[in-house]
Amino acid sequence: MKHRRNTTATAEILNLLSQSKTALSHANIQQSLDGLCNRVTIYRVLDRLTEDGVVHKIVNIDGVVVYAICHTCTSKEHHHNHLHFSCEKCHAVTCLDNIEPSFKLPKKYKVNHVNFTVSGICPLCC
Amino acid sequence: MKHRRNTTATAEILNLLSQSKTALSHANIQQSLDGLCNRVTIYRVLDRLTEDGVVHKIVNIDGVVVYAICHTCTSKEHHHNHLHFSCEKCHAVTCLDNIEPSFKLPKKYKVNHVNFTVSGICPLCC
DNA sequence: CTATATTTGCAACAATAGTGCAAAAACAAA
DNA sequence: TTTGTTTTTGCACTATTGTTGCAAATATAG
Ligand SMILES: [Mn+2]
Ligand SMILES: [Mn+2]
Ligand SMILES: [Zn+2]
Ligand SMILES: [Zn+2]
Repeated sequence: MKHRRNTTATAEILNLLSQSKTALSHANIQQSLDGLCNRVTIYRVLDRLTEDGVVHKIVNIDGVVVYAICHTCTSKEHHHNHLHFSCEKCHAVTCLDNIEPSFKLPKKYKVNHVNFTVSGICPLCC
Repeated sequence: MKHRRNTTATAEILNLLSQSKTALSHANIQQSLDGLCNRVTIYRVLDRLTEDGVVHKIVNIDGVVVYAICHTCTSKEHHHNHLHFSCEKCHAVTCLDNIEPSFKLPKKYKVNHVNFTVSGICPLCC
């Protein structure tokens, strides 16, 4: 693995994601950082964090990409089978780390990644 | 519901989607139609078909939007809980209409839509 | 055939993401 | 602390995908 440097951009983005109870989009992060770094840097930092398994990337039900800290992953064992809930009212995207949908595929299929997203109204909005 | 007219663009796009065993992207359709109509028209036809519940829109695991004929839907009862498989080799996106992942959410959540996509290697490529 | 509502094409716009490259910054070794 | 190397950053540009306003064309009901 490539050596990573400790920069303010990375530290701040990681800080934001760590503090947040919900997954964050590039736009969310850019707004919060308020000019701390260039928008391209945010893309690149997020790519690196994803590559290193520090965060995971979620393609939301509406196609918007959001990022969230990996809670249950180790650097060797990645495990992103959990459900994501996207609130249609407050637009929060939440990792439901302990809810893992079950399904059975014919074994001719080899599964590498999953993306499970449901949308609706979250407990805070209902 | 608004009245729909029978145009060549709509007929051809519907034909493509009906014939296809896999879900098609706007780009796929544009290529197949080979100039039959403007690219904006394709977007608009797909929007109308989706609105009318003739096709359903799938946000693939990589964020690319694809469309597929609704097989199990009636105009009043829509039901898109099935799994979608996205092959990393041949890039085919397939509706697995009879595979419906099961999951249990705390009942404080109200679910309106779901999107279940898995990627890997399909039976044809393995 | 005519009147009307829908559909289309075009050109322009908008939003989001990716690239090449030179400058800046981080870090390790001296 | 200084130096040398590699990573990271900002900038300007490009790419991709989808949307909009509007006038012209077309489908359909009567
Ligand atoms: Mn998650
Ligand atoms: Mn489907
Ligand atoms: Zn909410
Ligand atoms: Zn395949």
